[in-house]
Amino acid sequence: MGSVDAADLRCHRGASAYSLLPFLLTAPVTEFDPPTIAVVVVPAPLKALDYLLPDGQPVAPGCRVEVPLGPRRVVGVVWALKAGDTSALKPIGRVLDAEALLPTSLRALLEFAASYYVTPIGEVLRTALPPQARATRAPIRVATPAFRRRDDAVIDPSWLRRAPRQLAVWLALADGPRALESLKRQFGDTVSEPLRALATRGAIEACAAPLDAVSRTPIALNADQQHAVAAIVGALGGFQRFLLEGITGSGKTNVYLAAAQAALKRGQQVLMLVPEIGLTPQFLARIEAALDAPVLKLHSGLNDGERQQSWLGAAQHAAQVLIGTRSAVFAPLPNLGLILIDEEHDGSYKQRDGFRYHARDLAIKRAQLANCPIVLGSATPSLETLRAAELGAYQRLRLSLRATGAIAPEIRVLDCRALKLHEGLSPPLLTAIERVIERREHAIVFLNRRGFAPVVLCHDCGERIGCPSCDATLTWHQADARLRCHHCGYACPKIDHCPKCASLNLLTQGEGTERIEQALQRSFPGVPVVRVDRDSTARKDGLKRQLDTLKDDAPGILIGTQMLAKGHDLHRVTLAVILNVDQGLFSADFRAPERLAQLIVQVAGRAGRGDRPGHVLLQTHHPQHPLLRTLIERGYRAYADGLLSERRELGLPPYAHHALLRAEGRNEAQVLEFLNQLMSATPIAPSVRVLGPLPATLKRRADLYRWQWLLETDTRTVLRDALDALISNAAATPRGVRWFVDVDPQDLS
DNA sequence: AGCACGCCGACT
DNA sequence: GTCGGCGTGCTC
Repeated sequence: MGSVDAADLRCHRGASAYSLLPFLLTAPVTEFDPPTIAVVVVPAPLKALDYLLPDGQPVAPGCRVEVPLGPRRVVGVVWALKAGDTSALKPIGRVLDAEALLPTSLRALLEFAASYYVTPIGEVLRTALPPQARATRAPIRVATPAFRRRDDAVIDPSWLRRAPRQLAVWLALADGPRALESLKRQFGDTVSEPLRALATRGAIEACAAPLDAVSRTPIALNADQQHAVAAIVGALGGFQRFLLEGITGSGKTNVYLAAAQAALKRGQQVLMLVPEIGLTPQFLARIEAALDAPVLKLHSGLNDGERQQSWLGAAQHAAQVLIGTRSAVFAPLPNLGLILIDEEHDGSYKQRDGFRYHARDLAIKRAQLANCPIVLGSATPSLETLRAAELGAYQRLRLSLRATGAIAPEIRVLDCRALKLHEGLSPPLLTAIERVIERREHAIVFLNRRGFAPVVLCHDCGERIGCPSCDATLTWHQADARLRCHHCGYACPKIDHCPKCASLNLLTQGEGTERIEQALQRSFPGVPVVRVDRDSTARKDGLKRQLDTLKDDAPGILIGTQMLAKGHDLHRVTLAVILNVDQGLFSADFRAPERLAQLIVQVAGRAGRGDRPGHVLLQTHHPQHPLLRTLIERGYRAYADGLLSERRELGLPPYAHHALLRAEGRNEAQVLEFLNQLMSATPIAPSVRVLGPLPATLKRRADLYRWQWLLETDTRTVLRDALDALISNAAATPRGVRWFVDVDPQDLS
């Protein structure tokens, strides 16, 4: 390989020299020379770097090493070994791992991600490695998977008699080794203290997790579920994609569990991805109870130590389950045998800043690289997935509701045209809630707008009070008497006169969750009203405490944003109301109708579980809207088919592929000049449709002007080529301008 | 990402 | 006269 061009190395913030000579995806031709060079990836926005391999010291690819990088020493991962000119190379330093920490299939995935999302491989590695694995100092402490009695243990009964917890643990180990996770489930997290004491006295020792800890308790399955499980289990050991369709209550989780058991019994690892908000304690408890196997967790709520423990636990070859959110797709699972993705349509799988990857899409690639099946579960599959299924990429598995005996809730539109609205609530809506209260049941009201009112308006001059840093109005929050911008951090105390005409005649306009909460409290005095949104649940455990105020045998009302649609078991809810349906029907975002239907179906799943039938009411000014009619009369599948043919006609995803070239900066002219100059200076194939410059939905946000070009193609390779060309052309970014590429953007905002 | 090198304001 | 602001450049 020749010398590296300096321009090749230069990296501007968001994107650029994304590397990379693919090492793993396209295996290099046979090398006859012994390797002298280690190709190392460091967790910084850089391409792979070459280091001198000290002879006589073999290093396996996938191991971490300490390497000099400029003036400092950092931890990197050996990606590959090769032969070549070693002059001007610095030598690698300490080797930190005896065995590969990142399995080959994971390194191949990271390489794929770097190329697909035109991101430097080092930045991809940075998101994949937990902070402690990147530290030079802290030695990696291997998680202790299990404990057993020592054969040579000498027990003094009088000692154990005075230590009841140690005695209990000692007795629990009578039948052989027990996984730490299993002991924690039995004795609580503090079991580590008696364990440490027993180990110090030489009574017990750490050992590998026993495979026979896997539960043999069969999971009860109905006919649909059995069929689905049989198909998935039959595919273990090879790459195959499944789409598991079934609404809430149809028993998707049991299918996941039974399939996971089968993979565990083969001695393999299972990766389960869940949306950010879906990883509730109830859900975890259910999984752990059903699978008596180590269940590792990886999500944003963990501290560094816990994260490290799960991550390292996953790196071990023991059969186990890892449940995590988006970034868990990068967990090291050397023995991966099955991937499960719950609620695959959920938007939280797409990272929205920095390295903008889609965990679902990468999980599919990972399954292919690990040669294992992947199951995408959803009641409302994304149009991308439905289109791929149409093309035969997926084996479809359907769960019908009937089989579980639950009753499908009825969805109805509530025509609020010409009706007098009380704080956005129509009289028939209040009547419906009143009936629920009379029956001592619960109602749930959705509105995806927090605060009291989204607009404060001057009644005399028409001025709307705006954010000083954004093109947006300030939202009035009554709870803490402040005006807040929902797009930046700005907040200010109550304003009593118009900033433009000094009039004292200010009005709040529109409704947020706080206002609805207040209106419901007034309409139904004595009935508990619980608000669930980002503001009300800011403090820890706030949500749980609030939900506890609703009693099973007493009426109650919940009001909240999308947060309320997922996770928590609201078994007493028999009426669900969606207030801002029209917003989803008439949004400028072409994905809004898809998301609206997903919300409606999800909410329907929350209403009337078990023996009580549920109702869903959609308050709208457009009761005859064809989209609503299709969804209600013919269901999500017909609705999705309609949206798909619309997208096909308009040439929108999934029938085309999108990428955005975005730039932002304080000086709008400079931002535009940069974007337009880059676009005109870059030769782009005529098969790439380019559209721009387009202002972002909020043109100015947090004092930054944001503009973008949209690139649209029919084939991914063409899109990739165009993005590569743009990146290699953008060497000189003017100061004050930041730019980046968003591949498969979820919104054009 | 870090971290050094490099030219312009208020202070031991 | 120095300490230090963060703008620009570089990392095998």
